[in-house]
Amino acid sequence: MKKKAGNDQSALSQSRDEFVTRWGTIGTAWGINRTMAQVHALLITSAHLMSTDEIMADLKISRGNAHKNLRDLVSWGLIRSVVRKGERKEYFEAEKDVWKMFCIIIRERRRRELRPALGALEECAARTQDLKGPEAAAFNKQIKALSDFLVMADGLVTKISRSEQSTIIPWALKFLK
Amino acid sequence: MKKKAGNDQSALSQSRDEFVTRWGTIGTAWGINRTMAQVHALLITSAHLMSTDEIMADLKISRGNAHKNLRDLVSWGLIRSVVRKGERKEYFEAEKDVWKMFCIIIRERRRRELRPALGALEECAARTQDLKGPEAAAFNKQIKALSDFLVMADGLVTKISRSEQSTIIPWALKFLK
DNA sequence: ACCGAGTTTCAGTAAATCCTGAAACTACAA
DNA sequence: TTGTAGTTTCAGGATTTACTGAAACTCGGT
Repeated sequence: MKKKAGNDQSALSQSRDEFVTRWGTIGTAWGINRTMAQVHALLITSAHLMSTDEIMADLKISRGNAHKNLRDLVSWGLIRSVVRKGERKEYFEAEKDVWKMFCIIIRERRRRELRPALGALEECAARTQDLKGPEAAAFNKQIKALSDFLVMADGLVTKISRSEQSTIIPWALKFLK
Repeated sequence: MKKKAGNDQSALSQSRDEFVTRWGTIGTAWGINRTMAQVHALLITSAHLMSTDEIMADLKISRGNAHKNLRDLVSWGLIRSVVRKGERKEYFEAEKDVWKMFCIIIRERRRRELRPALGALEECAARTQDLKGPEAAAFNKQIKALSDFLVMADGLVTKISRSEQSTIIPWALKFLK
């Protein structure tokens, strides 16, 4: 191996490590657990399929931890497990297309965060609909305002997450002038 | 007090309690701590200014806890503290306009979550810009794709959070057909 | 200068969350 | 049926985050 290439190789893996680490920290700020963010970072920047053991070794984490976070990522749809013909071991690969990642994430957050909130609000609005008095009216109005807004947001998220990148991105760029 | 009004009054405060409680739970799912979400829920549905002691009593929480979460909400800009003339006690009121709340939240999340992520990505992209070899190129390309996407999202969030409700909402409704 | 209503801080504790490591399990191959 | 490579589960431990309660502090009024 040439010296230059060797240096670049190590510079690369160093940068990648750095990226994985920082992504873990950022994930934490986003309310995602550190390991899950790191595993994801590792996989979206991996040139090849990775096994559980490889991930454990790279991140220096236990099997249980690796296993759980891989399963969670699969359940989000952000990574897939692949079995190579004639092998028993499972390998993983990430969805690398940024637009698709984005759609998966907003769709999933809608399901896990938006819908329950909407449910609570609508139920609450319904229950206070017919109460008399100015305070009740004000309360009901406030809840309705929240609920209407979330209904709209929910619609937007749904529609956007089903759209093609090619219809949204150019529009967004134009919107930004 | 009339019987009917009394029933409605208690039905209202029951509904409000229910709302506050559920909002706390939902907040948790959104990565916001339970108390902060509850205090916020309490204030956006309050007909009058509320003091720290009143909030402590309503939520059955300690002074320290109430204090901290009120301060945090103030620093987000979601509530304001008010001092009535001739009184020393502090009272609080929430921003109740849903669009304004939304703008505050996305602006603040941009600052706390999007910017740091962007910083990390851009730094990483710069550091791997000039590395040779196909793996380095692929890595750099992936980081750039992420970074470009977040730059765009950042722009959108910024622009939207500075817009008038009257320009965005009608557009959104039209977009939804 | 002191009182007292009110705010702020913080050490200690409680609770939620995350991680480990090892044992149990699965399924295929010899 | 036994061995082996692999996956899954989970009790217990570690770490992080949230909360309490009380002491320290602030500041206007007397």
